[in-house]
Amino acid sequence: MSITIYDIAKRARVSIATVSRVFNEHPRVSSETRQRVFRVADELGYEPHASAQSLARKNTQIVSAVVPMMTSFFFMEVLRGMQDRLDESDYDLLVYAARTLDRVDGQLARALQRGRSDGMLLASTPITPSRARRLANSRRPIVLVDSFHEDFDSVCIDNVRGGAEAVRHLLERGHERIGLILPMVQSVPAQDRLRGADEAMQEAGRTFDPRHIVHAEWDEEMDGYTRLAGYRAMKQLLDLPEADRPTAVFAAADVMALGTLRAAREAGLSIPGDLDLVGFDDIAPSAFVGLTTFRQPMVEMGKLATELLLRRMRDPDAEPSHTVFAPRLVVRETTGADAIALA
Amino acid sequence: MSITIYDIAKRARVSIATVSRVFNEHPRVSSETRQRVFRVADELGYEPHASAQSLARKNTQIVSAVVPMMTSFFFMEVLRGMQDRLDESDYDLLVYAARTLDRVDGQLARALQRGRSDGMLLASTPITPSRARRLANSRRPIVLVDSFHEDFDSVCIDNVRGGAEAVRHLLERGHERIGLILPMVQSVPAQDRLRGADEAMQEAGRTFDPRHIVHAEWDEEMDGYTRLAGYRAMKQLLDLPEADRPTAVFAAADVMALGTLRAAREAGLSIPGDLDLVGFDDIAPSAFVGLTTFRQPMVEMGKLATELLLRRMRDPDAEPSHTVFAPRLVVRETTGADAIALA
DNA sequence: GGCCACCTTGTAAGCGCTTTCACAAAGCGC
DNA sequence: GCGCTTTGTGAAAGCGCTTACAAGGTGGCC
Repeated sequence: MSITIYDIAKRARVSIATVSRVFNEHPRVSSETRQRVFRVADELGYEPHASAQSLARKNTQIVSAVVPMMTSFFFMEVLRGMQDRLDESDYDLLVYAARTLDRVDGQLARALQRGRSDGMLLASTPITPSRARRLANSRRPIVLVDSFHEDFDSVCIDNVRGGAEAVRHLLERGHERIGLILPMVQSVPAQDRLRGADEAMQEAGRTFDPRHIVHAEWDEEMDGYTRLAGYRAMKQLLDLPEADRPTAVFAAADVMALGTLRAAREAGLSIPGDLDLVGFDDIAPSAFVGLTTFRQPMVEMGKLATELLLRRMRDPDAEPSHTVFAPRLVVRETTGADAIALA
Repeated sequence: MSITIYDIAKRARVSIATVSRVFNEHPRVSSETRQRVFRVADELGYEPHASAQSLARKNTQIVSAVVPMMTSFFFMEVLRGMQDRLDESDYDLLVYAARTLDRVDGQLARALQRGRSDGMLLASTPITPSRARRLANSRRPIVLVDSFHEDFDSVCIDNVRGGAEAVRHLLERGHERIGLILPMVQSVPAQDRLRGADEAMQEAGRTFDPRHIVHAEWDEEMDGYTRLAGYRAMKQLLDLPEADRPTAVFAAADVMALGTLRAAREAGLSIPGDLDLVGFDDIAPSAFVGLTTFRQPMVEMGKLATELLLRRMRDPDAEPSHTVFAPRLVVRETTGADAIALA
């Protein structure tokens, strides 16, 4: 069949141990033998067998990433960051992209299977106590991205602050009636953004009109981070009597904001003007449509998470670290910025 | 350490062979033993060790996907299709996303390492003779997506036809001076789209003004499928004397078209009207900005490719199959369609 | 009762590699 | 020349599982 360490041992007149040492850059091999082994290996086209190495070494050189695929723009960027960092290491990436919410736990289980990977990156997944237990029991290095649990390393963004700043930005632009468009109530980041928004309103001595806060409907599969949900939510706001309608909307995610934008345009509103709109995330299309938003440094987050994971794999007993990035306001056309050249 | 087959064998008072049989659903195990083994395994929280299984079975239950990450919207959709199909199988997905062109071969090598995966999906990568040789030598099941080679299964789109139809669409709208914006000349799909475009022009008894054909510059890292490249190309067209300028542009990829759109808007052109624009791919943001384009069924392609791969892994000696999808014209605002409600 | 078939289980030999241990040879200081 | 460490190598025991092959037990049938 295919060439093994035995074949090259025989041909190079050494033991398999020596061949192994050569390939593992063991220092105590004379340079003549090293050369000979390499030469023979080249001739025969030898390549180590990954599973065999994994079994013997008790590690796989694989990292797995579990990501709910629903938020795919976000995911894409985070993944890019992970790849960037991994490219500089000797690890490969096993991707478990859950298409729907109810599949996340299944994917988690697969990703955690013994002998599959050496560590796990887990994105945008709320850590319930039962999940936390399972993760901890797996005794595997784990880093969370876009979610938090005190027992695990995590990399997130300050959603409360982002929500607050979004509202402040709209208040500064003179709006009194501000609408809030949110994914399903269960979403933790969205809860935080809502909390921040509330705080900012209170600071300004105001409160939200309850009719102005619209959540996407609950659905077992999706988390409400969709264009359609944003569209529907805006429709709902548009159904209010004109005098009661918000003059500005903070959509707690860009995907939703894109739908919101569409609904508003269809209704003949001009943006900005009739309606100001702020999103959150700064996914790729947001720049195209000129959406004001809060940037999450997604690539950065993926990169850092991976860095932390690699670190934790080296030192499993370190204290969990928690990094919180600050969202950065990017003002674009939907809150009155001039169109900006494509740099 | 962690529970092995030996532990549960001892506790269930059977041999390890029997335990293995139980977990592999071997028919000849009495149901009492089966139950007992399962019970013990549950109690102890046993889980088979993936690397050990791989080594013993000589297969990994892993499929790898090599994708140049440059075209990330495209990739994202294709990946989604792959995941969809894989979700219904027992395979996991190892993703090798090459950030730059010059890394593709490195990723390829990693993906092909012995004992890493059982088969490979290779996307958007031109198969040079030397690559073809390496792929063939690896004797591994391989399916190509968005590229072609007679020796391997492949799933593509009819780029020639797409290019032709794009130009026909613009000709039908009465345009005489049509511009062509393309990624770097080396891109095979783009060459085909160009060829199709040429044919359509000739059919209509016309030819392209050479000044109207703009390629992105060659770059070792990127393939020119970028917004910036589309932006620059449009700028270049805008530099022509007004009477010579194209009144319509076919950008051979949506990412580029998005940049083109931006450049045109900045120049104060109204679209449609002053300029009609057609893209290619139908990536997610295209719908948001109302770009007329040709849809590649990306999810479908990923799904089918995976299906073919699974099939080939079962039957390695089947004749290579080649599927060509037809691109579908999606008329949107940039060639005069009314804004369409978000369905 | 003897023979055969079938069912269930165990024994043991891998899968291809890493790594410990042991040992011979070589180098060092005195 | 002696004991010492250092260097280079091989033998062999795993890593955790799968899977021939063999064997014991059961029942059916003549």
